[in-house]
Amino acid sequence: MFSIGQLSRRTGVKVPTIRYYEDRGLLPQPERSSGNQRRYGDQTLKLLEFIKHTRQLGLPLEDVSELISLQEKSGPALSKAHEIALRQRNLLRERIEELQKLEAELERISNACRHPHDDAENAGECAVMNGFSDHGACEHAHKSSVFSGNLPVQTG
Amino acid sequence: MFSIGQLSRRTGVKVPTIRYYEDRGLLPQPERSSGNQRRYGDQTLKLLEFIKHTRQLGLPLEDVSELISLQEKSGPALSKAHEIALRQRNLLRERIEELQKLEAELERISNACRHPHDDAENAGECAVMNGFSDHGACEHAHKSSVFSGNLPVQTG
DNA sequence: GGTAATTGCTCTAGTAACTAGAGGTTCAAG
DNA sequence: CTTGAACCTCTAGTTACTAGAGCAATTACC
Repeated sequence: MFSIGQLSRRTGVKVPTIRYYEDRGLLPQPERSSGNQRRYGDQTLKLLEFIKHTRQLGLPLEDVSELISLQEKSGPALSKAHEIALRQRNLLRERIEELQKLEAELERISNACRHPHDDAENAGECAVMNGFSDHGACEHAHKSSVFSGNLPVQTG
Repeated sequence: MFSIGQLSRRTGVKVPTIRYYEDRGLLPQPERSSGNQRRYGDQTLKLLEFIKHTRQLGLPLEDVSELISLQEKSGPALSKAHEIALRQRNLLRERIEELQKLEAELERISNACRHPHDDAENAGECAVMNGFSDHGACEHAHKSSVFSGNLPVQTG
């Protein structure tokens, strides 16, 4: 039995985040000390590590939730887990391709500016600004939905 | 002079998003019709396309804002634009590497499950769930901050 | 056993970059 | 002149947290 701070230190998940997961129903309501403080056992530790790992893989909490409820089941239910893994992998694959195109474009943009910036002579024509403006110059590497979607951003 | 709906159709930026950009100060307050409806000219169209492009490159609105205010300037101020481009490129580079590692791990996880799922015999041992659980099996490809950071998620 | 520092509690509000909806007004077509 | 689409403002919701207020409990040390 350990406190929320200890659980946090052992897993690397921040204290408010643990409470947030509890709110969201991903973690069960833990036992409490006589003074109403949360007390955890090894089971919750393992569960939290599972959550952490799946989050690092980019799964949204909704999917994580589903995986948790799938953990007790067996048989056909598990194909759902497989599907989640596959879907996430394909998502990553697409995302990587798009990011690579964007990277190439940014490289082009930042390489375009070669003259010294404090040289007032031709600074007004700095190609970086033009590069940002000029969508036509990129080979339509990106569509409108490049950054949209299901890869959650974990802040902190 | 065209309406917000037309501006939206021409740029592919949604109407509420245009209003949001105006609120945030990225777009200037436009002229209004006699009935208080927004009326835009080609200048705003170009500016909105600029914003759209930089957003697709993953720049946060704060940086976009800065680039806009930089557009009138010249000389040393432009090195800031260059810096923004470079920073974003490096960010993308790191992100791509991390995502590639994650993809490899997800591939390993989803390939681990080879047996038919409706075969109740051994379904209980489906390796997908184990894969999600087992962080140790991945070569520490990802740290805690894999998905954190400055690559904004554009929802929609 | 007393006291101070640390950790914990709940609750609210804030973050990015929008999206969705309520409830009402204006515009363009027929 | 009427209808329906598009527009207006404003508020609240989204995801996955983070930060802070104001207070209670626990732990460390003497």
